[in-house]
Amino acid sequence: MKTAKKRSSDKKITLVDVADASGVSAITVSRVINQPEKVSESLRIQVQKAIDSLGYIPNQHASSLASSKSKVIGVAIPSLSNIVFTEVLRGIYEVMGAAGYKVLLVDTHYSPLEEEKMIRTLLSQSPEGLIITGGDQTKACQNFLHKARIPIVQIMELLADPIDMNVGFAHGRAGFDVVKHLLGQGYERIGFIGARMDPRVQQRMQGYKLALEQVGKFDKSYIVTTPEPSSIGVGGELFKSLMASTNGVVDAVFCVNDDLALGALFEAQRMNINVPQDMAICGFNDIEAAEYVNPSLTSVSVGRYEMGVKASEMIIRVLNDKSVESKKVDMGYEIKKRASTSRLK
Amino acid sequence: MKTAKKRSSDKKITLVDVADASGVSAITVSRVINQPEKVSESLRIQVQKAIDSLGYIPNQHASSLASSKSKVIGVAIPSLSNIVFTEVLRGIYEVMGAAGYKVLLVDTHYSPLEEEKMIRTLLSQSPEGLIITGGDQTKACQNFLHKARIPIVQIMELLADPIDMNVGFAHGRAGFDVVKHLLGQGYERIGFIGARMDPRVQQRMQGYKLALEQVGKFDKSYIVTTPEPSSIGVGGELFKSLMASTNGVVDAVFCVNDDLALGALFEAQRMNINVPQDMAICGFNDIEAAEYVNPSLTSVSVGRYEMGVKASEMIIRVLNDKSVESKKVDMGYEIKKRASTSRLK
DNA sequence: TATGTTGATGATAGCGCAATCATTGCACTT
DNA sequence: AAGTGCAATGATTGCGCTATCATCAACATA
Repeated sequence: MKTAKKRSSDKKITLVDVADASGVSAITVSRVINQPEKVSESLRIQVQKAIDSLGYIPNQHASSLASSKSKVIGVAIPSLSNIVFTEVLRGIYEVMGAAGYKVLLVDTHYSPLEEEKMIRTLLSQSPEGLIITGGDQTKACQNFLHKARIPIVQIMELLADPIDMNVGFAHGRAGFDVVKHLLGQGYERIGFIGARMDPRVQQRMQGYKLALEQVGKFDKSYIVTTPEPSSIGVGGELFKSLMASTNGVVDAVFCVNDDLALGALFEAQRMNINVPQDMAICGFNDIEAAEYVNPSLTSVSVGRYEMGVKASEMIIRVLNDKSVESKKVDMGYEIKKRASTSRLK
Repeated sequence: MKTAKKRSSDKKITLVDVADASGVSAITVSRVINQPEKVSESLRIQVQKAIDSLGYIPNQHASSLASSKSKVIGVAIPSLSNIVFTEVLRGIYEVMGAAGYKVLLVDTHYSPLEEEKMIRTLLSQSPEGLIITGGDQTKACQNFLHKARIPIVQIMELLADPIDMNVGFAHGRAGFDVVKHLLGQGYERIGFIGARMDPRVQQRMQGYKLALEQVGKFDKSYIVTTPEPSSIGVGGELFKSLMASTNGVVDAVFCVNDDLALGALFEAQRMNINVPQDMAICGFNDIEAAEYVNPSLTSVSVGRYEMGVKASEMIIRVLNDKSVESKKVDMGYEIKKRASTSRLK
């Protein structure tokens, strides 16, 4: 049983329909869309008119299959709700969007196994490039990433042995420097508050530990962590439990991110602990609130947006057969010294 | 010039390769992947072994082209950096991921024209469903959305005439209720601080205006807005300029979101204005900081995550030929009354 | 005139997969 | 014994597009 073709507005419009409507061959329509400079102006206008009036939208799957170019970049991040990653994402979308790439984004929930599954999904879309987080991939995952033969950037941390390219900064060193700063301000018993405890948080903690060990002031009972995700609420809880378990001797806290730090700060205020006189609080990431809260919060500023931009640009350069200066880029960081850790002066 | 096929590890593995390797036909391999229950166990295992050892990853484009099923859901949001949308996204990813759908996300930068372009991009991926923000689409865009013949949910606000389905809440009414609450607490001269001024913010402002007009207390000089994006910093600035332009007579401020409200609150503290005694501050969205900041911040709580979940579930129901109870869902909201607006007590 | 050279257009084939229909073998019924 | 039904597997075809090569006109060069 055939239905009339005319006016059947529910039929999907294809290249051939446009070609028929404008009296040219299909390939010419394809050219009008993909390489308009190869078609004479008169024809181009004529075809474009047909495209518009039919409301033709190309089928990207057919195009990708035929050309093996997907114009898709796969991105895997561990968490959507973490502001750190959404800012990196902004950078990625900015650059990739401008370069005509779509971004296929997956959330790995901080699990290498989930990540493997998700990266499989990404690869099944034949992406032209990949941006993934960290270096904690499963063996199997590394395997098919190596096989993929597309540019890959691992972001967030500096890796000893990246799969392909790498953009990040040294979390361990940052943790180390934070402690140095606190010691320099005259704080003596420096606690540590951490949540989620992903690899990058662990590195910060190692830096913290190292710095304190060097001056003989490391005390593991000053460390309070939880595998739960970070939040302001959790920060408050951890701060309370640090105070309780140490009988309040701690006079500074390095919080592994700003949510925790804000939670600790607000909780300290409620406990009538004077920040920074009796307690220093330092965060990490330098979110906007750090600058404006009272007292303003010392934090480690890292170029999240810039990291997304950099990673994207590297991929695009490779895709355009341009060389990248270096396969490994250290974005650095900066400790923003603010009121919450300045007892001097 | 032909290269040997053997061991050429750079050749992409296809269904046929797997079929050859496991001694079955291509279609059987396809079944092992897509409808394993239709293949006998022995064959299934045999084929799976070949899949694993070859590291076969299906080509989604070919699959989509042949089956006209993409397993892709398109999502368009106005901003990646706004926590409001990332929480909605979380809900979407949660549900869509579990149901085996990929999410293709685009950022429209609050521009209907950009949105039109982006939705075009989405449609070229033949998504099976679409989640888009608000009702401000261009005529052309509405046109091809109607033509698309896939389930579409417009989220965030309640629309008079949705394209297909709609999940949101009444921003105007929420603004109205906020003012009622402030009046009930004895505040008299209520200011308004807004940024970005997208359609939903405008609706909140209309509610604010209506409530004040009803009691004869509307004064348009109490309104300070900017087209800039919201941020804590901008909130502080707007608060300062409201105070300056009204000579400090305002005794309450309705901030159109929590970033602005926090900025206003921190700025008030710096100006030594006592919140809530001399100044009430109310935000919108109820982000986590609202509950923990000192004084805690009154805000309008809306189920962002739930909205993402709901929209996703509706699409999935339609895709599974189940009916949805209603094409239009009001998620409601709740004013969280906290210290920043409670002078009484 | 013969010989390129260039630019614009078209015909054909095939990308990798799944829909569709066909085939086979086997258990069960009458 | 013949027929019926069903589960498991395969052969063929085409999804919508682009790569590739072919064609043809227009013009330049010697």
